[in-house]
Amino acid sequence: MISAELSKREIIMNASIKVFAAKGYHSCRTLDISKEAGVAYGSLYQYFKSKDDILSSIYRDNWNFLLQRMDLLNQTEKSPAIRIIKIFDFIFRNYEQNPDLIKVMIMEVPKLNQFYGKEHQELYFRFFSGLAEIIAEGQKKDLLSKDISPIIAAFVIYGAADNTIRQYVYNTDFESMHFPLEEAKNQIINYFIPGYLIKKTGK
Amino acid sequence: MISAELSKREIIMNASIKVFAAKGYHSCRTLDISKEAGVAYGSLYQYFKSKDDILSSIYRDNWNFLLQRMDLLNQTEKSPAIRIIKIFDFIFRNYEQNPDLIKVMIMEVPKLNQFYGKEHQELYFRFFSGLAEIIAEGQKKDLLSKDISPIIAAFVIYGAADNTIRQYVYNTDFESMHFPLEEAKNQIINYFIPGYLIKKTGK
Amino acid sequence: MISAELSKREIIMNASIKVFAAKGYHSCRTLDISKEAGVAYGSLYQYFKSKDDILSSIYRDNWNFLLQRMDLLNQTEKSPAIRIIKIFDFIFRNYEQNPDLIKVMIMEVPKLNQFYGKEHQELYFRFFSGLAEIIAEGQKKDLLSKDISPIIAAFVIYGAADNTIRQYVYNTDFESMHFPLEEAKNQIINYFIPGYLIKKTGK
Amino acid sequence: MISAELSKREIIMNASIKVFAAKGYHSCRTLDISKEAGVAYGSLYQYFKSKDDILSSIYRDNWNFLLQRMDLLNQTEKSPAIRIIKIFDFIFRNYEQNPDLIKVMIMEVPKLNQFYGKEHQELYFRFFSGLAEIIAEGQKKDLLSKDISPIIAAFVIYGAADNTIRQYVYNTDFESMHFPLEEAKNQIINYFIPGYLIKKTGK
DNA sequence: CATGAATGAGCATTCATTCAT
DNA sequence: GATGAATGAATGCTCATTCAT
Repeated sequence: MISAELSKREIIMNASIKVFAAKGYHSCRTLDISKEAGVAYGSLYQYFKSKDDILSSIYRDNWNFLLQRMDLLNQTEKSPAIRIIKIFDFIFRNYEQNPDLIKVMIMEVPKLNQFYGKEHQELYFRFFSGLAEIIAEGQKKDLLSKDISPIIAAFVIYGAADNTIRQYVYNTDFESMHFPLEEAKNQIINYFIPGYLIKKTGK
Repeated sequence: MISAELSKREIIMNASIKVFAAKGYHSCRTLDISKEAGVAYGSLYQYFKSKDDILSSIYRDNWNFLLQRMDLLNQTEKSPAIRIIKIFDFIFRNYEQNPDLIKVMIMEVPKLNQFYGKEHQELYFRFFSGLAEIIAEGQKKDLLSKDISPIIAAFVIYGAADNTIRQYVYNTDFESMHFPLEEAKNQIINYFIPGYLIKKTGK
Repeated sequence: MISAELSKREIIMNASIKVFAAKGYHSCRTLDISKEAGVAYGSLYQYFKSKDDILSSIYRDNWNFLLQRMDLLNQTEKSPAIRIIKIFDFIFRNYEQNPDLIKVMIMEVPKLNQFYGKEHQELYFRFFSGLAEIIAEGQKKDLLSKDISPIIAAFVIYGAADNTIRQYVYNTDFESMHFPLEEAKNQIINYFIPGYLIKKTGK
Repeated sequence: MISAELSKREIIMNASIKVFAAKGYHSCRTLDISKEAGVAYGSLYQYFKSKDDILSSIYRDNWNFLLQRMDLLNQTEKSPAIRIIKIFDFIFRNYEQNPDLIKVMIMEVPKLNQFYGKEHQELYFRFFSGLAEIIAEGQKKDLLSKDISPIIAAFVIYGAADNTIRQYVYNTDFESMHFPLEEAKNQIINYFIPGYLIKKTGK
C-alpha cells in the first residue's frame, strides 16, 4: 500500500487546518490543535517551531503545490489558454475538496504576511509571474489579446477566482440564493476567460 | 471654515488606521493607538466599545461610504457601464488617497468576519447585490453581455480590482517592476470591462 | 414644614444604600450611585471625598445613631434589663424599616475595617463598652447574673441579634421556611435575655 | 511518613489565607499570592479558576470541615448539650490555631459576589439546620429548654461565638484590655449555654 | 454649585513555549 | 520521541477621580 499512513507532521497540519478554519487562528489554542490531532501538545514543538510555523507551513505547502501544478502544466499542455483554464479549474476544485484549507488560506494570510512577508511574497511573485508568462506566451503566439499587460491580466484572473470563492466562504447565504460554486466557476471560465483573454479576432 | 475640526472619534479612527496599517491589528497595543491619536488611554473606550470595535467601525464606515457612492451613482448616471467604471475608479482612487485605509480593509477584515460575521456579510451582500443590479440593468437594456449571471459578474469585477490593489499593497516590488497603479486601473477598465461586459454585438 | 426636603448629601447616601445593597459595594460604579440619586456623578465629590467615604459615612452615621439611642436610654430608662431589651428592639426594628441599610452595614463592613480600622473600632468599642456598662450596672444592682463578664455578655447579646438578622438577610429561604423576623426577635428577647442575663435568683 | 507533602493546591490555599488576612482580598495581587506560595504566576490558574475561586474554595473547604465535624459528633456523642459545647469548642480552637483563616472567613468571604449565591447559602443552611436538629433532639429528650425554636437557638449560639471572635479579630485592643479568648469561650460555654439551653427545670 | 469628558493607574488572566521525566 | 506541569511575559479594559466649562 502506498502512503498508507500520514506522518505525525501531516496529522498535525490537517488537524490545524480543521481547527483554524473552525475557530480562527487567533481564537484557537495549541491545546485545541493537539486534541484534534490526538497528540500531546508538547509534541507540536517536535514538528513545528511554533504555532505560527504551523500556519506558515500550511500556507507554504499549498502554494508550492499550486506552483508545481503550474510547472507540470507548462510541460504537458501546449495551449496557453487551456493551461489557464486548468489552473482555474484546479483552484476551484481545491476549494471543493478541502474548504477548510481555503478558509485558512484566505482568512489567515494577513497574519502571515506580517511575519513572513518576504518569504510569502516570493511565492506570490512566482505564481503571478508564472501566470503572466503563460499569458505573454499566448499573446506572442497571437492567441490572446495583447490589449492588456500580462501581469495585470494575471492579477485579474486570479482575483476573479479568489473573490468568487471568498464570497462562497464568507457569505454562506449567497450559495443557496444563487447556484453552486461549480456553476460559478463554469460561468467565469466559459464567458469571462474567452471574452477577455482570447484574442477578439478582428473578424 | 469647512470641517474645521475632526471629532475625537474621527481622530481615534484615523490614528488607528495608521497604526493598524503600520504594525498590524494584533501587533499593536491600544496604547499605541492612544499615543498616535494624542488622547488618553481610557478615552478610546468612551468612543469605542473595544479594540475590535475600532476596526469594525473603520470597516463599516468605509464600506457604507462605498455603498452611498453607489446609490448616488445610480441616481445621477444613466449608463450602467459608466456607473461600473466609476465605481471601479472610486475604489482605486480610494487606495491612492489613503493607502493605509486599504491596507487595513484588506489585511484585517478576515479577523473581523469571524466576530462580526452577520453584520459584515450584510454590507458585502448589499454591495454585490447593488453591483449585480447595475449589471442586470445593463443586460436588460442590451448593453451588456447576457452570457454571465449578474452576481458572478459582480464578484469577478470586484475581485479583479481588489486583487490588483492587494498585490500593490503586499508586494511593493511589483509597482516598481511594472507600472503605477493608475495604469493598472486603466488597463483593467479599458480592456477588461468592455471585453467582458459590453455586449459582444452579434456578428 | 419641617425637614421638608432631604439635602443632596442625604439623597446621595440613600441612593448609595440602595445600590450597595442591590449590587454590593465593589460591583457598583459611582455612575450607578449618581444615576440612582439623579445627580451628575461629578457631584458626588462635592459631598463626599471618595466612594469609600460614602460607605464610611453610612456606617458612621448609623452607628452613631445607635450610640445616641443608647445614651438617651441610659438617661430615660432606669432598668438595665429593659434598656437592653430596648436596644435589641431598636436593632431589629431598624432592619425591618430599612433592610437595605442593614445589608450594607453587614456586607460591607469588612471593606471598611481595612481602611478605617481605627475610626470604626472606636465606634464598636463605644457600643460594646456602653452595653457592657449597662450589664455591669445590672449586676451591681443584683438584677443580672454575675456569672459572666459584662463585655463578653455584650458580645454575646449583639452577636445573637446580628447573626439572626444576618441569616434573614443572606438566606432568604429561612424566612419563609420558619417565621417572620418579628417572632424571632421576640423569642430571643423573651427567652434568651431573661434566661441569660436576669439573675437566676437562687430561690 | 504521614502527610509528608502538601499538594500544590494546598500550598496555594495556605499562601492565599496568609495574604488575604494580611492585606485583604481586594488589596492583594494574584502576584502576591504566587510569591507567597513560591509558585509561578500562571500556576494559580492550573489549580483554581480565578482569584475568586481561591477564596471561595477556602470558604467551602473550611465550612465543609465544620460540617463533617458536626456529622462525626452526631455519631459519637450521645448528649446533645455536649455536642453543642464541642462544636463551640471547635469553632474557637479553629481560630486560635489559624487566626488568619478566620480573618479571611469573616472579613473577606462576604465580599464575594458568589457569597450570596446558592452554593454558599447551602453550606450555611446545612450548618444551621444541623445545629437546630441537635437542639431539637435535646428538647425532645427534655434536656433542653423548649421555650425557643431550635433554628433561632442555632442562630443565637453561633452568633454569640462568631461575634465574640469577630471582636477579637477586629479590635485587637479588646484582647489585652480584658482577657484571652480562651476565657471568653469558657464564660460563654459555662454560663450562657447552660443558662439558655439546658432546661430550666421547673421549680 | 453642577456637569460629564478626560484621565491613566492598576490588574486578572491567557496561552505559547519549555523541559524534566 | 512523548508527555503535560510549570512558566511568566504580555495586554485589553475598568472605573474612581479630576477639572475645565
